[in-house]
Amino acid sequence: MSQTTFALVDCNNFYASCERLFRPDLKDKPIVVLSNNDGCVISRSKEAKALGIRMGIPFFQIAPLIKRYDITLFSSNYALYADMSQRVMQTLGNLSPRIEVYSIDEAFLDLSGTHSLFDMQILGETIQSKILKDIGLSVGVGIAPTKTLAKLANYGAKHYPKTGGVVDLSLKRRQHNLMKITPVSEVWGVGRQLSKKLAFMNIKTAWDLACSNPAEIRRLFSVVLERTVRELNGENCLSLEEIAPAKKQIISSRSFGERITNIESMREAISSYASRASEKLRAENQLSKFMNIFITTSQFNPNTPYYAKSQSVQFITPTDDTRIILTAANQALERIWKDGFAYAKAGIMLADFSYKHQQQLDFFHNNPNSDKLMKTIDTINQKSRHTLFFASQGIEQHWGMKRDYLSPAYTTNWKDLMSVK
DNA sequence: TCTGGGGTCCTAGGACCC
DNA sequence: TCTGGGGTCCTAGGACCC
Repeated sequence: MSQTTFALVDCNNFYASCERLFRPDLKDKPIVVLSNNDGCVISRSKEAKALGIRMGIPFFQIAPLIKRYDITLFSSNYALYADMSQRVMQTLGNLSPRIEVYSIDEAFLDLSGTHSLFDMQILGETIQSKILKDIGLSVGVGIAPTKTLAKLANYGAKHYPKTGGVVDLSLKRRQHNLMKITPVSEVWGVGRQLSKKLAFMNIKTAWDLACSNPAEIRRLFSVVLERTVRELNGENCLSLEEIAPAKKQIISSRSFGERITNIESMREAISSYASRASEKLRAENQLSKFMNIFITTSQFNPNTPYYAKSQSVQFITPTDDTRIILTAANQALERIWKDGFAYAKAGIMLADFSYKHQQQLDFFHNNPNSDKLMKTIDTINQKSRHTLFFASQGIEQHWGMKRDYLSPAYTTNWKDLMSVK
């Protein structure tokens, strides 16, 4: 039986790198990409990291640094990142037939079987240079017999510049060496809480964790961490998932650009989120039976009164019809709305899905046959976003997202196409 | 003044059933 | 006076990921 080999390829500073791709003047300059509403930092160029700007830090806390170090800001531009991501994944797909797109900026490749033909290190470098040449983004590549070890290899590739961004952990000896110098908190699946608990047990490095007793770990923690221990020892517990499993829930929620104090604006917001969630649901070819909406004031400001409430709705017949979901959402809103608060965020969750073509109809159900209308709306909006929308979503949307530093949609909008002088 | 959004999985505990 | 045990389902909460 041949040994499995996974590669984890992930883009360096993905959002910041995407922005810089279209702004060559920003080469070697600090760049920061902000979350929705320009709330906090979610991506930093190497230079911004060097200035000590932490991931997730609220924007206002670093505002003084912006001028001092001439940092360029960007509001997040997901249309751009999603498009760049697709290009990266397509290139990777051409290099390896078996690929799992794990997130917007990383993918696992199954290289099993190829390692008798190629030197893994060279294969990794080939992947790296191909992405750089074709798309202009730099990636790190980690290669190893299990996904968890491939993640670890990738961490090594990023953390140690001498590796050139490619680390091959096919050999046990190399796995052990890297694990011995890697803090356990860097292991995939070990977060802050687990690190703290593990530290009490004197498990401080990835190596310590790999050497612990899996049964004991299961008893004290969970089956998830047990798998991690096994994976660190080269035992495959996680397989490549080429086809994304069906979603179990869909959430559409957002903080507001400015606080909402009247129910009319909240109706617009809830309607917009409900509409967006329904769209996502239809794209999944699923029907939903359960809906939950929530509204909340800021959880950070202790000086303003706090109020948070949610309301669930069960649909008698599973649905994907925006009109039905929208109506239910607004009725639910009436029940939880309270005047006199400054709301900061709201959202909707759809769950309890069934496949559309396996629909169980109610005996008394008169099929509204809304398919055609919804399909038409979706088709038009896919070509040009937000062309058709429901009146209850509002037109002005004063509460909408704050995006003061938005870059053009270079690759997805004709009018934002770059021109060469 | 200003703190993202969208997911998954696991576990413990309660309700309920036989 | 004596008050089982095992199974399932659901939910809330916690932990993790990017």
